[in-house]
Amino acid sequence: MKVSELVKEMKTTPDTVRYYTRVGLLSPVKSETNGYKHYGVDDQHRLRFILSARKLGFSVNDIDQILTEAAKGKTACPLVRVILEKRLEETEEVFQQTLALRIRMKSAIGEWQTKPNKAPTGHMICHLIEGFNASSGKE
Amino acid sequence: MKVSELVKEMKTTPDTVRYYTRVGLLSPVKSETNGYKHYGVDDQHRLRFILSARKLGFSVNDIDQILTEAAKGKTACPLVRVILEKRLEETEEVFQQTLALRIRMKSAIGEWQTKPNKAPTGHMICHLIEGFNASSGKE
DNA sequence: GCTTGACCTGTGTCCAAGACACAGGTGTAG
DNA sequence: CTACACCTGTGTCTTGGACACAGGTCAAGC
Repeated sequence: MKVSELVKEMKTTPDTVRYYTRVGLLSPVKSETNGYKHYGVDDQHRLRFILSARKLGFSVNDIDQILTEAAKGKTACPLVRVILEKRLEETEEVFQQTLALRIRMKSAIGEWQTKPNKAPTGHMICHLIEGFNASSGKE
Repeated sequence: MKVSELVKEMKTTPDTVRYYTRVGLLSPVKSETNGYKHYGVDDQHRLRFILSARKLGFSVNDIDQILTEAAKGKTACPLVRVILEKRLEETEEVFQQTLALRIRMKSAIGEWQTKPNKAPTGHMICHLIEGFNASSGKE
């Protein structure tokens, strides 16, 4: 299979496949005549797995470890459980950060509606940003 | 001021300051004797502004534009309002994505608690990941 | 057979926002 | 004077692809 054929039914892009190939998760053979990379059924299978794992929040590096473990014939399951737990923690952190940022942004936009535009002064670049108090709107 | 002195009261790191310097937001002068970068009061002021803007979700590039506008003596306020509106949209998107991911992860962890570890087979690398149905737990 | 044009390919580079490694400089306590 | 802790600039690395580019492929038309 050529990269575009491999990509066809899976919901992903050629660039993504090429990236996975570059980091060694997929191992196509190079055509003698073309120079084109030829993917086999195992690659298709691995790709499907990679995409599933990515959707669950595993990093590409995580997936590499998991595949390596599985290639030895061992269960990757314990590793998978541990990693996902860790990734969940990180996602929780990102979630909280994003939540807080979103609140700050909305709060700023609201607060700015009653404020005029001003030219910068010697010690004030933008009074909107510098005058915004992140904790406003709290009480 | 040396970089560590500049950093001291602001809540940031030398690496961050060096980065802002590298991209041209700060303009220290190079000491003849040391080679050390010497930051002035204006740099301190700009840094404070940059950090405030970063905390509100502006990208470093955004801030560059805003500073450029302000350097002409014009109001950067309209620009600031427009940019923040756009960044809020993006943050909203990230927020939704992260929220959904978090749910998927938690759902997977829950679902996996009753499942055993299994060795990989010819067409199953990890039955936990491959067997996880993202829409499970919905009905 | 030949050519045109649409699409496809691999390779190389680029992105954000710093973090990290490293070799060397500085400053001070003894 | 030396030992040692800390500080500095420069250069490279990170994630997960996206994008640019020059060239190759393939079917339609003449």
